[in-house]
Amino acid sequence: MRQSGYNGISYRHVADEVGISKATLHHYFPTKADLGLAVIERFRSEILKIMCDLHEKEHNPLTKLSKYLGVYTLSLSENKLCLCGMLAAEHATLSEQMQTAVTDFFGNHIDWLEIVLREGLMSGRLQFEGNPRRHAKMILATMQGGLLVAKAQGSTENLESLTEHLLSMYRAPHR
Amino acid sequence: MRQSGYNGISYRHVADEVGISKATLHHYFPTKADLGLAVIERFRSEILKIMCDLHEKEHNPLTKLSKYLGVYTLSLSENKLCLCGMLAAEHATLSEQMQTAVTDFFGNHIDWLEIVLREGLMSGRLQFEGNPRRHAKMILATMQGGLLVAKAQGSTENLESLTEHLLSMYRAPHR
DNA sequence: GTCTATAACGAGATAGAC
DNA sequence: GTCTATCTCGTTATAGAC
Repeated sequence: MRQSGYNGISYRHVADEVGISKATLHHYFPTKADLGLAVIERFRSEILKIMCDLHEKEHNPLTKLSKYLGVYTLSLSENKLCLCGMLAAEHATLSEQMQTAVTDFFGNHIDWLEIVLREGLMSGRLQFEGNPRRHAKMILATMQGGLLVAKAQGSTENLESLTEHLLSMYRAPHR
Repeated sequence: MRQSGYNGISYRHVADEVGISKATLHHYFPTKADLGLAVIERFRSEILKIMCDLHEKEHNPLTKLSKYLGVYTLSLSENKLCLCGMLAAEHATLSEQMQTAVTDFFGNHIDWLEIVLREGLMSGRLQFEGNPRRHAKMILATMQGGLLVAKAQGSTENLESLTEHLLSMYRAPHR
């Protein structure tokens, strides 16, 4: 799904990949929407895990932000996109539950980024003007779009450059 | 295609929508990749027309940028996404020709934005630091991602807010 | 639980009449 | 050029044996 999208994969694809029969796959996920939803939720929890870990293990908001942005480049280097960015493009063809899960996923990112931006502002590690939540939304949008455009351009470098550019906009000058 | 994506539409969908038979559609576009390519090229030329018109009719780079950004919100308000943003998500499933067309489409945007940013810098209407092409890439990424996230969030307002935020970052203070 | 077999349907694509 | 009819294949999904 992170290579071909929801409408680009089938029970046959997945069954062959996993090494089971289509029927067995249906046993666990009766409909394709069930399968799709499960994949989203697993992906979402993986990303949530990363974001929680960053909160626990990193105390420098700039480092947190940098590592968050790094996940996108890592993803592209493995020839995978952000599942939810792709599903947003296929939005009209998704079940209601899948649509809701995608919405929630983006909400999680915006919430997390807003916290990091606020921390950065208070600790003086990050520097920017205006509403932190607005900036959080912009960072998310930029990375989601950047990932897709970089994929189309066949260039990981483009995404690294974008990441660095974004980071430089928020990095506070050394005290 | 701008609602459901390339893998979300079929000859049946299109034929019914247009009011012709599937066979007639195949007469003009033998394979689905032919159809897809034609749709991209038409979309690309429509957008190129808009960008050329802006160069001819608007002399204020800030206005050019603002009107360019406005196209995204207009698109979303009609429940349509950017065809090429969607196709980037389906990249792995596209024919080589379609992939190239998508790449070119993004190239056109980056080229156009770079010119506008350079004009803005020289005329003093726009203000920013660093490489104009880098900023062009970031603006494209932000709007492409912003469009998809706004679609998933079901919020045109989010995109308008993002547009205004972006514009405020580049608008030079009044002289 | 996992499989083979198959149903029911829609997909992309073609043949050939008009 | 446009159509009806058809082909072949892949799809989602189910039935039922083991």
